[in-house]
Amino acid sequence: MAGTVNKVILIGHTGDDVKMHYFEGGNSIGRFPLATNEEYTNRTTGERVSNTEWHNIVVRNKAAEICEKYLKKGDKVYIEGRLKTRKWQDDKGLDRYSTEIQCMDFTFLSPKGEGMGQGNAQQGASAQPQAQPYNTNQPAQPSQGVNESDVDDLPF
Amino acid sequence: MAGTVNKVILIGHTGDDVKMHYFEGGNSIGRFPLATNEEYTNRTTGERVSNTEWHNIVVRNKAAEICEKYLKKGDKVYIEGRLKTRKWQDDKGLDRYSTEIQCMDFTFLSPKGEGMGQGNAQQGASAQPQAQPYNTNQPAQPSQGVNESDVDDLPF
Amino acid sequence: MAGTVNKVILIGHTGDDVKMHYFEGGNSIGRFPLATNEEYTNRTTGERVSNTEWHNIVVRNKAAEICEKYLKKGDKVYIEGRLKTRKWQDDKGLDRYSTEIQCMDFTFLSPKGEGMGQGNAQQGASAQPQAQPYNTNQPAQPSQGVNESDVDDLPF
Amino acid sequence: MAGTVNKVILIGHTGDDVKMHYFEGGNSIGRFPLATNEEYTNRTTGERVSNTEWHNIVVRNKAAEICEKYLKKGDKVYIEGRLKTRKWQDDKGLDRYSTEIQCMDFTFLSPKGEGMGQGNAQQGASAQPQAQPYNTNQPAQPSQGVNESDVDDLPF
DNA sequence: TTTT
DNA sequence: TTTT
Repeated sequence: MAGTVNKVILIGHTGDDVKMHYFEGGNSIGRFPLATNEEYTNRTTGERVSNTEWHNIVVRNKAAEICEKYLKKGDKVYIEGRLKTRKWQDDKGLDRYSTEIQCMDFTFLSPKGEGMGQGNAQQGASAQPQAQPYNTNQPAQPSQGVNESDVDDLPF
Repeated sequence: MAGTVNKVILIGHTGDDVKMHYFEGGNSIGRFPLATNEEYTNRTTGERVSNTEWHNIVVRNKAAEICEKYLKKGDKVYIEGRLKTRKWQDDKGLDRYSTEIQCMDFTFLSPKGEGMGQGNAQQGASAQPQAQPYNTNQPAQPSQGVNESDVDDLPF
Repeated sequence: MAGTVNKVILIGHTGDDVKMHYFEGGNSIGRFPLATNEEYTNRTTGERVSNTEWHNIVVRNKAAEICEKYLKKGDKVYIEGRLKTRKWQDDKGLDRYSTEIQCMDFTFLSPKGEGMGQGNAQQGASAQPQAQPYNTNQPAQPSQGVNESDVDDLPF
Repeated sequence: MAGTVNKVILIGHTGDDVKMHYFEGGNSIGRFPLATNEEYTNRTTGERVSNTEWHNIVVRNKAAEICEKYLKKGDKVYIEGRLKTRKWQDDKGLDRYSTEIQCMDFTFLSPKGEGMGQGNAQQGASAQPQAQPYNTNQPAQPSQGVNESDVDDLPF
């Protein structure tokens, strides 16, 4: 019954556009890589160290569509989600693991018209895409038929 | 560069005791698995789904020693840290990836004397181990010579 | 507008039982104080300092009822919510402000049967109250008629 | 001894420049208001509701100086900190309370040269102020003599 | 008003 | 491999 918490909070830059996958039944997911950077001084050697960490972000359904529409490679975004490690088999039949962040909430942080791709006609002032918060726990349309197993059985 | 955030917040149960690794120069790390649980009702099938997610927690130096001493298999603990995916080679020379949570902060949540292992003599009243918060960003002993590369070049 | 984040994460002990308030239309809120503790050594004087911080937690509707039923004075609980400062007038007509945490998520952390009050008959095994996570963003019953203004116009 | 967590995570826009206060002994704090916005649809009335929440941010010492230097009114910033409610007496001798966020970490989110004030010569490429993360738990200069009571006895 |  |  839980009593546990699994929460990830990231602010980073997208490394690519959102790749969509559509399932039968109307569900969809979007995937994109997110980079966070870390800088510190190695206390032993005194040298400045710079690391980039890449995160696999997974978004679903309506949230995925919003991300695909407004989030472009290089954009800064706030992501809140859950850690999930998927097990899959490589072409040699060996077990492989991939850790993803299942996005539950996001907020675009890139200013409109800068770093948001060029010529995106949908970015009307009324839509304010650069500042769109999204919470995937919002009451969804029950008719949409969200099926968790769609995501868990991904062949990629 | 930065301007980014990489934060993980977990509350879960340890799946094993802390395994310590000591490096030349006095540094050390501790590792342990942490389980978080998720329960929800599949909206399509209506069935109750229960998932366990396992997280690889890595703690360093003094924090690692405190965890090894007081954290026992099955204990509940709050972990705050950063996501880091390590690349390593398996015995066939293939690239493999493992995502870890580098623990920056923790707080024991298991009540004293229950679920904290049996007969742990070190749990004196003055230590109050079950409620010990820890922040790895606290000013550490500069003489300790923390070496980041110790952790990054792990052969396991 | 948004593009903003307002998030509070607390683990603490309740200082009192949950006080419920019921509104016309079926909505309700529950309130309780939550204590977090801080200990540190004053770097100037070298003395050990211990502070208790009290937080005003506000929960709504079904979540409030669950808290009232299972959360007892002294229990440990994880709270996730939003900061909200309410303005009100004291008996002299002066503006006063009160900052609250509007709870969006919670998880009970006190073990069953310990620190959960005595003789609470409702704590059946099937309910597993001590480990009940709750997310107020879950699709609520639309018939419930949640009215935000109920909470904003509180006379207390 | 704690076993508690008191954490606030905010992304918002500053409502004013940073106001500095210097103490004897070399300590200092900076204060500034931060706005977060919330939009939702009232489920009862169906109307769109927009709320702005103001937070009192308090930063210390070196972090305060960095904020004063690079954070301008209107800038977007990520703040991580702790909730603290201060008690003070108004001019009639009545107890008043003010809740503040004691900033432990921050990251500037406004792009360089936009929304960061005009003519800030210090914003050299090497400083990269728009993306400067800061953690107040970093080992501070012990000679700095941080005195917690400075902040707790504020006359404002 | 909590907890250790 | 945890917990409820």
